[in-house]
Amino acid sequence: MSSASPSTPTAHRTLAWELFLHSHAAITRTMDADLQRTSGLTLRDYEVLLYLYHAPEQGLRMSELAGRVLLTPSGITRLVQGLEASGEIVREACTQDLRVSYARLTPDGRKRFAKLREQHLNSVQELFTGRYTADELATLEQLLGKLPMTRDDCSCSATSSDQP
Amino acid sequence: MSSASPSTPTAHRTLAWELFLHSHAAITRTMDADLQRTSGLTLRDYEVLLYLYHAPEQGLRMSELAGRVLLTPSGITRLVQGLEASGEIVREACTQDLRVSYARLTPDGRKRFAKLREQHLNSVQELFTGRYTADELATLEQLLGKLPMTRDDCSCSATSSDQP
DNA sequence: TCAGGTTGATTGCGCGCACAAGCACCAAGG
DNA sequence: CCTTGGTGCTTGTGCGCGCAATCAACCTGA
Repeated sequence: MSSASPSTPTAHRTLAWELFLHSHAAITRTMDADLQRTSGLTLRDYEVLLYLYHAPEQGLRMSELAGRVLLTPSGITRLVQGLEASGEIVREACTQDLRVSYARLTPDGRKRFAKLREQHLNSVQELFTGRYTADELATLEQLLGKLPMTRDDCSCSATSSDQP
Repeated sequence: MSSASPSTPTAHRTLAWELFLHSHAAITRTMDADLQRTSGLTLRDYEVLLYLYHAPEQGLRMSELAGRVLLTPSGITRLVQGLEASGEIVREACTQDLRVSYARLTPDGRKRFAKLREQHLNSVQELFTGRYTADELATLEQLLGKLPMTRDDCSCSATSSDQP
């Protein structure tokens, strides 16, 4: 609404945005299908396991996990239930606060994930990073870093008209 | 598998990839919520309408639409059914080939979409393009252009081991 | 002309996820 | 001690979408 020039240089240049959308769709679908075929897991399952892989001893709490993978609490609950049922992770109530529960990898889950990770990194290499030189990758990191990474980052003025 | 150097320059540099995933999730969720609140439509609904907005007189066939928004035929069918039910578009069988049906905007749908488009372009500007200079945007277009845009683009070697 | 194969589009089904409601638990104040 | 409010997680419900099966229409060759 800050009027000024009605057509700034980038006003209707949506090519990058379209490329962004389409490449994301193509890549994640492929990875998801790949992952599912070789391990029965989804890309989000993978992401959760990845965080647990790098997590401290006791694991990560559900809400922490939900925040990291941008899933709602309910979403994380079902996902973790599935992962627990397949033996990748276990849950344990926090002794300090019985409301919270921690999820962490089982030894077997950790082993399996290590293998899966190798495989998946190859996919990422294949479909994403491998398409760039080191310099290009640095540029891309810098550019993508300007984008919002959480929904809070987005709230600045998406609907600026009714926020006191 | 192809041993050689176990750590190529970009081997485990997944920062860009993670930024890519997270920014996509954050942005599309925000836009989706925004769109839904102001119009009841999803981002994919919007995308379909956008293509129809720029489509020739008779509209676009279902399969064409499906291909453009990276949805399966079944997905496009339900989506179009919804849009038809809400009066944005109409479908019409092709007289040359009765298997195909064309979807096109209704006059009302076109009017409404024009308004919605303005609004949405503001969101894109806000959350994506507006964060870059014209030069940066050009760079980003060039870089994203290297990524696969369809699942076919991905098939080069994702699972090269069991294909005759 | 008509059988067999191909293509465009639509349903049956299952799954993942958001939203809202609900439950268990903690922390303060009376 | 017992409320009262806030927090972490889980369940009920509905929806979007992919997959597989199916149907209708279109070719092609004999």
